[in-house]
Amino acid sequence: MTVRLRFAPSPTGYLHIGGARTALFGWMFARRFGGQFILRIEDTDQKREVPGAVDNIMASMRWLGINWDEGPDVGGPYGPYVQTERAPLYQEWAHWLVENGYAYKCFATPEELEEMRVALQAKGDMSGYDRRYRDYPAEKVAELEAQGKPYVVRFKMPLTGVTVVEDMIRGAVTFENSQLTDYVLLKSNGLPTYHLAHVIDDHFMKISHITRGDEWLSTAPLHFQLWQAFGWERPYYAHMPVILNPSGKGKLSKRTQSFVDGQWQVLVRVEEFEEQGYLPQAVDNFIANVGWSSGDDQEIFTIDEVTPRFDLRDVNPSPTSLPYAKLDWINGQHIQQMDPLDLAKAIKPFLEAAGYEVNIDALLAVVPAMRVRLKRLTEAADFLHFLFADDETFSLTAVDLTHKQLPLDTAVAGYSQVRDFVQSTPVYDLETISQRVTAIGESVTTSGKAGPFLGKLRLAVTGQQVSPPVFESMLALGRTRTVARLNQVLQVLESEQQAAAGE
RNA sequence: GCCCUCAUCGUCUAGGGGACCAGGACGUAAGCCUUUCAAGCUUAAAACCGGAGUUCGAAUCUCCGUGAGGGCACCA
Repeated sequence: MTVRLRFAPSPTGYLHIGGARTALFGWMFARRFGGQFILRIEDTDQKREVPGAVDNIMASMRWLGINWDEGPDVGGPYGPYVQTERAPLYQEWAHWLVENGYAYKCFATPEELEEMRVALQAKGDMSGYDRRYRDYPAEKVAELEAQGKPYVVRFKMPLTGVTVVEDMIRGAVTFENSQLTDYVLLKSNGLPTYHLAHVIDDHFMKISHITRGDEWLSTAPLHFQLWQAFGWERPYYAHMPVILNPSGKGKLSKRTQSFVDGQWQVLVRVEEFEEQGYLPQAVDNFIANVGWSSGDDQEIFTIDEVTPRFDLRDVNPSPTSLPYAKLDWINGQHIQQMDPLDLAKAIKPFLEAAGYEVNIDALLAVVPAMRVRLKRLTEAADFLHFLFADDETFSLTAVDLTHKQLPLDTAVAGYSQVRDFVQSTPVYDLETISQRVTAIGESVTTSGKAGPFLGKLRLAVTGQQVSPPVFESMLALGRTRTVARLNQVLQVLESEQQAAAGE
């Protein structure tokens, strides 16, 4: 069997991280079995449509590396891939259902429906519809139609018995038909509801597998009944478990943008992950590892490496939250594995956004040294602030620049020796810096170890607690600027010395 | 209210009747290493929701509770 799996978002704005996971799992499944992955736009609710949403969703999918074989932009043999462009098809089949006794026209007005809802609710019935037009006499239907009364088409749900929904993740799920209502298939504006549209499209697009959110499981019996009524071969359904808020309260899909939950900044749109400096391969890794695991204990992987092992049947049915606490670590791991040039290219836009003019070559000189400490691309601007900022004054105090193993007097000696060395050395390269500065450091601390001095030197030269390694930083800065910074620091310390002496 | 789903360390997970005094990862703590940050390495604390069954044996199967989540639109 050829796998043809579709992902069908609604153009209501952006790609949600949960939707991205549904898409990614579908994509992995299709690729694993050598099938096709199809993108279809479900825009039958025109009220909720947001301009530009389709492009935005496609951009996020592409960023994540989820490509499609057929879709609204690339076309394909079963198009169009946008539902509103297929309206006549749905109308035709809705009427086929009516003519064959599987559905009926319902003329209830919104006011009538509202009354019904209230009356039924009083009896504890939340279905909202009492089936009053289900067996309406044909003459009367014709009469109302002749008067031009608007109507919807509703499915004639079996009143008794049971519908068994086969789900790839959960297995068989049984529903009592008596619990189900006569859902609307075709709205009075002539457009179909999701229920009708997806069945017709999946059939005519020869879809074999569907990944969709768990919220569809409760209407799945309707969908199964529809397949049966049409007499078409039904695709396999996989209902993805819901993603919860990190606090475990409520589902994440209700959130439309990033928010703070406890100590975590929770990102929800794929574009937010990009803005916050996460790599697409890290985001893929992050979402692929919840609700599914690679089978061994491998935590860091690329999608390509793990796709051959992927199966929708292995997806864990329990709802979960995304482990945001792992995200920075995962991203850092992927950054470490990156080629320096690729990393420099990835960092560049973030530096530019911070207002630094950079060229790739200058970046390449420092990127390898800072790679291991970078968790998010956005941090690069902070790390490299010392290099690119025009403002070279850091507000460091004597306390910042000394250490219990590095008292004031020897600190002054140490910084000035380093300055003199930088100024006068004939060769200014990594090895020379490393040798000389380490030696100075050892001579200047009470323990005879360079460590404490070098830690403070980092601060003196870069103004930062965390930075690329000191020697690399000094090299990247160049002699003139390094000397200038050391002089600055010496000024602070010397005035501290005078103050102490004056007392 | 009704229907449906789910339930292992704080979090993400492995586990499909004996290989489990439950394994991995993040985070946390301690130590090592080091250009005292970061990274890396080592160690530690930390879980089978509760109760009944089935079975020689249950984290694993069944039932009941409890808890959490989803659904009950002319939205998807």
